[in-house]
Amino acid sequence: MPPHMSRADLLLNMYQSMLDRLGPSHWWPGETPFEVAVGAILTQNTNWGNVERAIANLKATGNLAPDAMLALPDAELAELIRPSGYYNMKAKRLKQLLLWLQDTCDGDIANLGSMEVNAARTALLSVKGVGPETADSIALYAAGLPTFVVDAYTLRIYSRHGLIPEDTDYHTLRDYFMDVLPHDPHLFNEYHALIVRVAKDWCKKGTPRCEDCPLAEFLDTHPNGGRA
DNA sequence: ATCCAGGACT
DNA sequence: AGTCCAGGAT
Repeated sequence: MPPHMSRADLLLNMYQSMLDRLGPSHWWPGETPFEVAVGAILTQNTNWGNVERAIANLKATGNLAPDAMLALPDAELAELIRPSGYYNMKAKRLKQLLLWLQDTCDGDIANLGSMEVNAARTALLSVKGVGPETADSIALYAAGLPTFVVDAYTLRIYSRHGLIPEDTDYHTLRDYFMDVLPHDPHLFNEYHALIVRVAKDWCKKGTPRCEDCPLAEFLDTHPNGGRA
C-alpha cells in the first residue's frame, strides 16, 4: 500500500480486495422490493437465518403481500414471524411500514426509487420502527437509491483497522464512506454485502482471524489499529 | 442450561 | 439505561 493514500483510494482498494477474494455477493436477488423491505425490518437485531424462517412462514401462508399482511391481526402476524425474534414489536413495525407504504408510495416500494435519496431517507425515517440502518437498507436494496448502509459489522472492521473511533455514531460512519466514494448504487450494494461477509467469517466479535482475512494487508498501514 | 449477537424506541 | 426475543454456540 502506498504510504499516503487518499481515503477514497483506501476505501476503494479495500473494496477491491474483498471483491477479488470473495466474488460478488448477489444480495437479495430473487426477491421483490416488498420482500426486501419486510426482510429489513425482520433482520433488526437478528441473524438472517432466523429471518428466513419467518419469511418462509409468511410465504407459506400467503401473507407475504401488503394487503394480506395488513389484514392479519397483530397477534397472528407476530406468530408467523416468531422465529425472527422480537416478534410482537416487529409485527407492529411491519404494520407501520405497510400503512406508510400505502399512502406515501401508493403501495409500491419501487416508487421510492424515483425520489431524491435524502427525501426517501427522511420519509422512511419518519415511520416508527424504521431507524437509520433499516431506512438505508430499504432505500438501497429495495429502491436502488445510492445510500451507504453501515452497521455494527462496518464499525467493527473499520475501527479495528484504526480508521475510525470505536464509538463512531451511525451518520458519522456513513459519511466516512459517502463523503469520498462515488454515489453508485451498485458499488454501495456490493460494498456493504462484502463488509458483512468479512465481518462474519473473519472479523468476528470475539477472536478475529486476521491471518487469512481478505483485508489483512490493510492492517500494515495501521500497526496497532487492527489488533483484537 | 446459560450466553451471546444484534436496532430502535421509550 | 432498559426493553424487546429466538436460535445457535458453548
